[in-house]
Amino acid sequence: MSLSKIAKLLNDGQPSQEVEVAGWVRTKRESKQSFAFLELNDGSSMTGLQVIVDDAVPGFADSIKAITTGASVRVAGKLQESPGKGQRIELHAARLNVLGTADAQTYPLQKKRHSFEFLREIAHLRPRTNTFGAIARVRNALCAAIHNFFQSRGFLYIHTPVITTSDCEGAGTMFQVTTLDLAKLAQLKTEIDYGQDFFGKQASLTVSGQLEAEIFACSTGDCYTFGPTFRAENSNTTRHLAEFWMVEPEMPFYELKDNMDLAETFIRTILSDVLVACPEDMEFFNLRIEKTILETLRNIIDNDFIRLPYTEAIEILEKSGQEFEFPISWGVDLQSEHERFLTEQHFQQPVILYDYPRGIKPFYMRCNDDGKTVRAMDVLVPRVGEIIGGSQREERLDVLTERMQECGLEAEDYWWYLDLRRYGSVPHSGFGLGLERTLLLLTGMANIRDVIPFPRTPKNAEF
RNA sequence: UCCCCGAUAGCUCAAUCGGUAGAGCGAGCGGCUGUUAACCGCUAGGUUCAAGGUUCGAGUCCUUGUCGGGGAGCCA
Repeated sequence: MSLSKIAKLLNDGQPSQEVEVAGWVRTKRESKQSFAFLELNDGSSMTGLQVIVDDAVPGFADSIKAITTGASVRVAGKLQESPGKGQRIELHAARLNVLGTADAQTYPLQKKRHSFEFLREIAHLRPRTNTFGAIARVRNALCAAIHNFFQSRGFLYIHTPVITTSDCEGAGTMFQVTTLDLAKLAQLKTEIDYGQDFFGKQASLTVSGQLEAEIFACSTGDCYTFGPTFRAENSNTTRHLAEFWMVEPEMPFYELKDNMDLAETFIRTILSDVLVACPEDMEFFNLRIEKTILETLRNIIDNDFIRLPYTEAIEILEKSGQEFEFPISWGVDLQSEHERFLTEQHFQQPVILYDYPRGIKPFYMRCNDDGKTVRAMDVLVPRVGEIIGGSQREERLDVLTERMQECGLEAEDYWWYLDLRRYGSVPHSGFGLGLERTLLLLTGMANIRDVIPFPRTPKNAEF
């Protein structure tokens, strides 16, 4: 007999049905009248299956004694309607095998509340909790929704390299990749010769797949990358990771407005898909993590985003009468207090800011005719802040090289990127969505370290 | 990296002016029970983050370090 998933049995299991399940015991409620209740969870759903074991089961006494919170068991038996409250059906065991015990004296996950900080220290066990099981399922559903969104629109999934030798957009400090003997080099105290390194030049982990995605946008058409991204910034916040996952679509013939339209449809679609795919987990987040999360998501899904040029945002902030720690004026980048004011107080919904001053944005963004702004756009959402950053790309060779000089970049380092403008250049656009930030938005979780299975942050790469 | 706060039982926290280290949860044992955050009783459980200093005496005060949390910057 093959194993059934508990999620499926809870959903459509019928009384008298013979089934076999396996999983981990969450709680045992023992009766001295020769039977016990087990709550069994196999990770397929939030709710576990109630298992009734009585002394007709071979080895009953020994098994029940061996079972504690965290033990793994395999149970065969018959489903029955449950006379108790709280569940439709339950499993009456005929056979029970204890696969692995969990010493209650040392097993850290006992049946009590644990802080997220504590659970972070036992990242190898935390997926066995309600919250982290739900996060794993929601994260999976979100990834599926993302692929589905692009696949259903004919976008190609492009695998851009994780190791790169181009300093991309200068978007933050990069992790160096090397096979050079660092201990030896430290002793020699000479200039490092990267010609001797594995790739014959300095290499790093990617900070963005955008430049490579542009290659495919300008050949095979609409495409997206979706993979891990690395930033060696010493960021210690609830919204930054050294290793995070980013979705980066890139579309030829899209101008800024098309880009914003896609970004907005994209966010609303994937949020909506996850609500449909994970109703039980989302209910849990709404109940236990953030009381307004479902309402907030509904509001985002059902209403158009606000679209606001940077210049108008500055005017709103200047007229707001708010006391800001960082004074606002045209030309400075918005601080998070400003973003929060716009999304959480003034508009109380997602805001797409666009047409930013060229001085605060990278070289590849298309210059507007006013000579002052570029066709950049950021999607800001309540509670999380910036969730998407994107732009129309500069497709004019002369303007692009000029901008690179302005930003202090060497044209020869980007020869292949410039070739895209030299041969058959087209207007094109794209954006990057932070997967973990989207999960913060979706789940109401407060710390980004809790929505990725194994967080990488300064001083932390255990597991 | 900067600012603020913290580190005491397995977990979450208390400990008054510097004077014998406490509770809840969890765990163990017993009882009770178609239970479900089970319930009732009892018991065990401590190098107070580390190193140094002040003091008759330090969980408590001082210095340095490590780690954690919140905020800021960098950004997705």
